[in-house]
Amino acid sequence: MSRDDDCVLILAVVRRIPRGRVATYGQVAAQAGFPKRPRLAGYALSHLPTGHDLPWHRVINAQGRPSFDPEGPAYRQQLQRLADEGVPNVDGRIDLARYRWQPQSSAPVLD
DNA sequence: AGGGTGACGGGCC
DNA sequence: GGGCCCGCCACCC
Repeated sequence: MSRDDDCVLILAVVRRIPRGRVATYGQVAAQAGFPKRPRLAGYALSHLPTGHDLPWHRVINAQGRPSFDPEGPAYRQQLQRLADEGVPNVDGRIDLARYRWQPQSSAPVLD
């Protein structure tokens, strides 16, 4: 019950992040059923097969930044992709309070 | 078997 | 705000 199985669950959550929104690693992991294990989300995303169609760029860290070397290309590419779909950043930081994905199914309101 | 390494995060100072 | 430390745990020597 590890590795591939867990990754599938993580990636399934990433796939649901809508355009124009972002989610943190911790958020994705928790939603996939792995609270307190943000690194699992990081692991899953770091081993994506080439040619995948997952919106990997919509996953950022809890500080609201891409978890890449700010000097490297991946960092800028992620920001670029987000900007292209309407998620702005100020100096590489995204306003999580405003753009965080809030799945409606996380806390069903019943009465 | 043991130590190091992450696309992390929270707590502290 | 920023930096450090530590918990976390799958993986890879």
